[in-house]
Amino acid sequence: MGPALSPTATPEFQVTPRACPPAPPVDPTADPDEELARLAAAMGHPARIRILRFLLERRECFAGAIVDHLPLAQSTVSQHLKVLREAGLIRGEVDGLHICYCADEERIRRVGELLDAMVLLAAGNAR
Amino acid sequence: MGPALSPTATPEFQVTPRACPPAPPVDPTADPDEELARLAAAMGHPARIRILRFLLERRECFAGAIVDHLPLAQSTVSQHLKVLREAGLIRGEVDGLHICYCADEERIRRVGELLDAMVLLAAGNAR
DNA sequence: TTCCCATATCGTTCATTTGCGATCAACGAC
DNA sequence: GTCGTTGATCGCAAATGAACGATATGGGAA
Repeated sequence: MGPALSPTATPEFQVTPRACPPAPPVDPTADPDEELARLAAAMGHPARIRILRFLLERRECFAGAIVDHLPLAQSTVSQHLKVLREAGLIRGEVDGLHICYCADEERIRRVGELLDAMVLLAAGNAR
Repeated sequence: MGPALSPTATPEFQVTPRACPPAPPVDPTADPDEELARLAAAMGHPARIRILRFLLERRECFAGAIVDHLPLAQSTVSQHLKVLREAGLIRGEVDGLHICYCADEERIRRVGELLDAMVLLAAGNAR
């Protein structure tokens, strides 16, 4: 459970001070079953899906807007953001006073790819 | 948490005594966020992904083969099967002495559809 | 400096999940 | 009938997750 998010210390995501897209680290889980399960688990809560959708609609936004958008306490939302962040599904970046989050579309699409790979590979024999 | 699976009582899935494909009930969750979260949660465990992959590879097989294929106790596998069953991702059917399970490819593909809908709908504005 | 604002994190509580062994119910064989 | 086999369910313990309020941190404003 590393040191985690802190604007000036060793943030998990603030790899570059640019806009939101600082290339995801491409988690080296190696096992596609593990990777898919991890991603699915991160998406396995309605609040987190709502956060993802919200972030996909607005291309980006700061955390406060997400909190306002959900019927949950700020600390709870923050934890959901952490789960999504650790799965690489969203990225955040310190933008002055607040933190700008955005969805990592590539990572989200990766879920679909892993799914397709599983289904198609298997259905190859009988479909 | 209803009465659940029992070959002669009120099984959850044995809707027809036919082969594996007895049309899924299409859960009426209505809210796509809830539905996606439910499906994702059901897939959010490596053992369950492995079960899905296993069932997709062999088009069908009875539960014992799944147990043999995983490093888990029979009761544990049975529970994972229950989770997958309740999410509609697999279906089982009593076949003489054992139960024949098979993956519901349509339902699995539904996950990808829900994902795509979320991403594409949102990316519509800026991609 | 002091104060406020925006977020993360801590600590706690409660619910859920995971895993297991043991048991139960149904079936086929005998 | 009794067995053996198959697979679900129960009961439990441990681990994890969800939600919250309270607190900490760090930057901007006054």
